[in-house]
Amino acid sequence: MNYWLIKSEPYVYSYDDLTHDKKTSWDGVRNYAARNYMREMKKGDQVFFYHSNEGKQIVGIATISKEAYPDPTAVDNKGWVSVEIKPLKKLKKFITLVDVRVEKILSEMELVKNSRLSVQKVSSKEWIKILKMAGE
DNA sequence: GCCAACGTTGGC
DNA sequence: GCCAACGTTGGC
Repeated sequence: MNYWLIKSEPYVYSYDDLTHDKKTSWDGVRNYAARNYMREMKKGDQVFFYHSNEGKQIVGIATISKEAYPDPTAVDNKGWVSVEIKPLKKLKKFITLVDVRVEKILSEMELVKNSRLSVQKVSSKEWIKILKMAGE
């Protein structure tokens, strides 16, 4: 199983919105690195849900419920894809960007190194560490 | 194929 | 609201 992190601005689509909707199609991604990660996602993979701009923290975990399929919102043919995600659980304690920055093991995360990438890969070591920090 | 110009993201 | 970082576009 692989671990991932996706970012969303909470006033556009928050983790609570996902909880309310029960599932959502993660579409509209227009970045090749992000697209390639989305193509690698397998059903059952777990995903940290990060709120960018407002909050700047990991607030919950989602799971991949449908693997990559052509993004219905794409108007060109550059191979953009969507995945479907479902909420798994909200974290007991949210993990802020500052929390990630000060933790040595997490300092190599794309969240720190390439903050603009909206879909990121998380190593199992990083995943476990963040869960522990979140009291899970 | 290079690179300047431009647009977007996201932290501050 | 500002601006640095990054990705994309398009002229040459």
